[in-house]
Amino acid sequence: MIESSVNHEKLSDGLLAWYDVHARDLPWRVPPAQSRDGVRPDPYLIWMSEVMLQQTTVAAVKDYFARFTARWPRVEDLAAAEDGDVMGEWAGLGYYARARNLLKCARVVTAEHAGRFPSDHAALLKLPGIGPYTASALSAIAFDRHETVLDGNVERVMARLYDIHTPLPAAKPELMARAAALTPPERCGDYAQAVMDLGATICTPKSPACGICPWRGPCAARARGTAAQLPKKTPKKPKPLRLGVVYIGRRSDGAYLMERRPDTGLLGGMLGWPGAVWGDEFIEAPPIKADWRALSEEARHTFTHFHLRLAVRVADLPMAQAPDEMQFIAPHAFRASDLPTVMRKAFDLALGARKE
DNA sequence: TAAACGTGGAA
DNA sequence: TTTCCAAGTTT
Repeated sequence: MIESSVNHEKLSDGLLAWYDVHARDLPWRVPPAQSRDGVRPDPYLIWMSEVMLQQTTVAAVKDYFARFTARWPRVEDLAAAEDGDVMGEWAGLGYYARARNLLKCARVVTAEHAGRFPSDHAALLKLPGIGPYTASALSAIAFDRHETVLDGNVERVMARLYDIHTPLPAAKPELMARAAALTPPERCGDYAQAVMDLGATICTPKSPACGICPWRGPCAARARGTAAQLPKKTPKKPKPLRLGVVYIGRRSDGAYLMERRPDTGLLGGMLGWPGAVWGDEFIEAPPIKADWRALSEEARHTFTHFHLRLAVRVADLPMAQAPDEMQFIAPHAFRASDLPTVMRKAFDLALGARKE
C-alpha cells in the first residue's frame, strides 16, 4: 500500500517549502515571506478574487479584479453601488449569477455584519454566492483557519497522488477525505494556496511536469504512469444548436433600444438586444415597426450547454418612446463593454455593417 | 443527482 | 474547427 507509507506531515512540509520559493505572484496574494510574519490579506480582496476565480482562469480575472477594487475599494463601497454598474463592470467575465450574488453578499456583509466578513466556514456558507469551496478558501486564506479547500486543482492533485480512478464527481468524497488528511494545522492559508498553485503550475491537466514536482516521490500515479489520464471524468453530453434573432435599433439621436434581462436564467441581469427566445428556429420578433435590415453574417457563440447562431437585424428608428420592458440608452451612457460577449458580438457585426 | 450557468485560451 | 478546461454555486 503506497498510501500507508506516506508521511503526511512531511508531505505538507515539502509542499510549503516549495511554495516558499515558487508561489505565484498574484495581485490579491500576500506572499509567503510576509504571511510567515503574520501578515493577513484583506478578506474583501480575497473574497472578490475567489468569486471571480470560480471556473475562471487567473489570466481572465486579473484586469477585472483591478477594475473592481479600484472602483469599489471596500465592501461598503460595493454595497452602495448601482446594480447596473456592477453588472456592466462584470460584463465579459461570464457566469453572471456571480455578479448578482457578489452585490447581494456585499450588502448582507455591510448591513448585517458591520462590513466584516465572518471568519468561520458555517457563517460564510450562508452568504450569497459562497459555496463549500469559497467558504473554505476564504476562511483559510484570509483568516488562516484550518479548512481544507477542494477545487479542481486539488481534485486533480489528490486523484494522482493516490492514483484514484473513480470518475468525478462520484470521487469527490474520497478526494476530500484525502485532501483533509493532508491539511496541516499550521500555515493553513499558505497551504491552501500551495496545493492550488501546485495543480495550476506543475500538476496540470495535460502533460504534468512530474519531474520537478515536490510530490514526485510519493505520487502513486507517477509511479504507475497514470498521471496524465487522471482524474477520470464522466463523459459530457453534446451541445445542441440553438437559433436566435436580435434587433439592434438606433434612434436618430444615437440612442440604442435595449432591454435589461430578467434576474434569473441565461445572462440574467445583463443588458441585451431585444428579440424572441432562442430555440430550434429563427423567430422574427421586431420590438418596433421599422425597416429592419438583415445582416449577411451571423454571430456565433458557444455557451456552457449549447451552441448559438444569432441572426442580426438593424434599423434606424424615429424619435419615439421605448416599448414596455425596454429602454433607449443614450450615446453618452452606452458602453459596448457593458454587454455580455454574445451581445457585443452582435453589436460588432452591426457596427461593421453600418460602415459599408 | 443532474442540469443550468459564460468565456477565452490552448491543443 | 472542435474539444477541453479554469481557484464552483444554485436549483
